[in-house]
Amino acid sequence: MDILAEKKKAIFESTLELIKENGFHGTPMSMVAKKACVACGTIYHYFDSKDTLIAELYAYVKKQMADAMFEGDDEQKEFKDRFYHLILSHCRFYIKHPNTLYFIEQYINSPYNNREPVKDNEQFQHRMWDFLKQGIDTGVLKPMNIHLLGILIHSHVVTTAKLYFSQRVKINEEDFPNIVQVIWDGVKNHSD
Amino acid sequence: MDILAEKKKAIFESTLELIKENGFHGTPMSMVAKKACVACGTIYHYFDSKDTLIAELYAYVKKQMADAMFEGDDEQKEFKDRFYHLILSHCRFYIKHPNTLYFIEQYINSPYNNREPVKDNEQFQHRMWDFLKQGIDTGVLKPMNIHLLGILIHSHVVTTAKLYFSQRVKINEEDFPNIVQVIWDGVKNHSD
Amino acid sequence: MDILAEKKKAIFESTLELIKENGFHGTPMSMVAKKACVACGTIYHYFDSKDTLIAELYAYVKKQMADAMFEGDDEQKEFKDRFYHLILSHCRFYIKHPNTLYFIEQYINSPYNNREPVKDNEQFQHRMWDFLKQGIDTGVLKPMNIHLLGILIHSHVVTTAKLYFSQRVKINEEDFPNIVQVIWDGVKNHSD
Amino acid sequence: MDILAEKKKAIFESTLELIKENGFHGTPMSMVAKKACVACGTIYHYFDSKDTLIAELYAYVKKQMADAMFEGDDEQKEFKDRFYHLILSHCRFYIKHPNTLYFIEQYINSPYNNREPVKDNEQFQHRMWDFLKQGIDTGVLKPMNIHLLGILIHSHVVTTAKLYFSQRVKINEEDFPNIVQVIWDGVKNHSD
DNA sequence: CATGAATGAGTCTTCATTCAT
DNA sequence: GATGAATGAAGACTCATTCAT
Repeated sequence: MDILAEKKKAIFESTLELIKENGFHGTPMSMVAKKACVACGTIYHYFDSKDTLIAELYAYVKKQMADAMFEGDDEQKEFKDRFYHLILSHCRFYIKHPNTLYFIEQYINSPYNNREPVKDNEQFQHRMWDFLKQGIDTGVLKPMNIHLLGILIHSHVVTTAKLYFSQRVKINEEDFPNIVQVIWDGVKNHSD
Repeated sequence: MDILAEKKKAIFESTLELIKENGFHGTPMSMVAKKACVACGTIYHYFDSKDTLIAELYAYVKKQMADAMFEGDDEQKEFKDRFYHLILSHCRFYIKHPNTLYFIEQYINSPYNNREPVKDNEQFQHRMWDFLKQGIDTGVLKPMNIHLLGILIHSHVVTTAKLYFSQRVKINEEDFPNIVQVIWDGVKNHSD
Repeated sequence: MDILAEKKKAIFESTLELIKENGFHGTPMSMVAKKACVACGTIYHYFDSKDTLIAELYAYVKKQMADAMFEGDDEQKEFKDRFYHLILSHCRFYIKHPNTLYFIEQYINSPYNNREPVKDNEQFQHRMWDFLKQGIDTGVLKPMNIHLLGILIHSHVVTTAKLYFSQRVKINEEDFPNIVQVIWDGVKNHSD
Repeated sequence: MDILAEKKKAIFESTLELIKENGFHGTPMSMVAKKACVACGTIYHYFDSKDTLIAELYAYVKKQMADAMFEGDDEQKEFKDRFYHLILSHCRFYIKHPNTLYFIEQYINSPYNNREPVKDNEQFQHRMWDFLKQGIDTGVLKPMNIHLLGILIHSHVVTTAKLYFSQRVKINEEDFPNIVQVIWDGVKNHSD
């Protein structure tokens, strides 16, 4: 799980970058091999097929994302602060890893998505759901289906990150809190 | 602009459905031809290439969407009512046209997007921007960049529509107003 | 044989020019049609197929060439003078009609050549052969097979004309007599 | 440079034969692959495209020709003898390799010629030019542009070889010296 | 384990030809 | 006669995958 892992990682990273650049079918295995400095056949020692490679890559980046997101989360803090922290961490992760951002977006919207349901690393999701549930239970968040809530929030984050890289609307990191406020105002419970 | 248009439309609709099903590269021209009941070569009378076909298809559905969204908009009504109407119309359009929904999402997140910049039908966007600007100017909406605002709202709509078709979170049309409320609460001006 | 002929001629000339430019298979019928300002199907009123068109075109230019070559030939003159005149006329014809030159060369060296043996306008050849035979009989030319002689001479002419248009060896019309002298010295009877 | 070269050679030879038979566009890559006993895609490991294959094939046969032509050339011998030897060697080469003869003729007269100017093996030409220059300098040949001279001579050779294979004029190897005499008499200096 | 040459099914695209108007 | 939209077989080329070394 060392030298092997290194080679696997090289394949992952190469794939990630190439797919961002050229899309799934603009990225032949031979190109991945070249960029990762391995032989074509070597890839097939680690992955059964291109589909598998991509599915595993999805799980790989998903885990990285989860790790980054909850880093620095302090359960002692107030809910709103934790919310802002989590959202901003998430945004910043995407901004630091645009390859991941674009790969995930392509993946989710492609037929790959429902093909080989590599068990999604649910841990990330569960932790998020727990957090949201707590917000609802304590009356801070609107009482809603937490899955729905989670997805709406995530979509907000992704949109923000994509905007950051877009040409048309120029935003920078200082604008993030304002943008987070939109989703916070959206989900928080106004009944008080 | 009749029989011709019909053939072109048949090609469009076939492509739309097939791409939703199989993605861009899971949809060979021969398959489009078959479904549209034309010969392979016929497609090339109407479109220079597969890329062109897809780019024009994007413009085609974009226009349909714009038309549907603003139908029934009544400028006399209160801003909030108009807002709800527009968002709900938009959601319902996607729900009536899932092929369009998935095609657009795939298109936007694919390298096609920045390839042949078929002049986006900006009219749709401009009308939306005018509407949002009015909301800001009258103090109903948060003072923000209208482009940013527009995209956040649209992303919310798309997420909602996708959720409608997803297996994991089961929502139906009755839930829509609650979901719209999230975005409304998010963008409205709370300073009052 | 008038309006029709005009259309036929337009097709001929268009084909000639396009083939010079792009070669046989770089010249689709649709392109010929466009250049000749007729519909695609119209060509098929005049010619059974592309092969036929090309074969007939070959006969067409061959005849033009024969006409040009013997124009101004004076049977009263000395043999050598007539020889020079014929050869130079031939060279000049090719120089005035480069499309014809390149078309013929392509045709002769292509599989079209032995496909549909449109009866070559032998008249041209016969007249040449008679001329050469007379030269041999009177002892002015080397005693050789006249077909062989004719082809060697023609090849000399074609090479000269092609050289005229080539970039590498720059010759002009003043050089022609010297070049003709080479072939004349080659075929004339030295026994005297 | 062994097994690889063999496969490349097989592709070359197959292409050569098929093109002679069917011409450039009568020879699909699939046919070449079949005859060379390789897969379609294999050809693309060795050549970027059909154009490249043909251009490289041209260089390949050109080199073979040059090698054959100067074999047995003896600089000690008299100029005229060397001239006859070279010309006859050249003729015999074409007669031994009709595929090459017809391929070259087709190539030169096709639009391929000026497409990818694979550096012509100039060595062959230079050696010929040196030889001709020597003939002019020593007063044996007519004082002419050596490029022009070279091309006229080559054209004579090609015409002879083509005649050998033609149906209409039946010549055989015994006739060659007489035919060579025509070009020799044409280019030699008569001033003496 | 690693290599990368070889495979060949499958893709986009072209174009000679037809035929309803 | 003239048109040009429609046809579909065929071609160049790609690329996921295999396997002998």
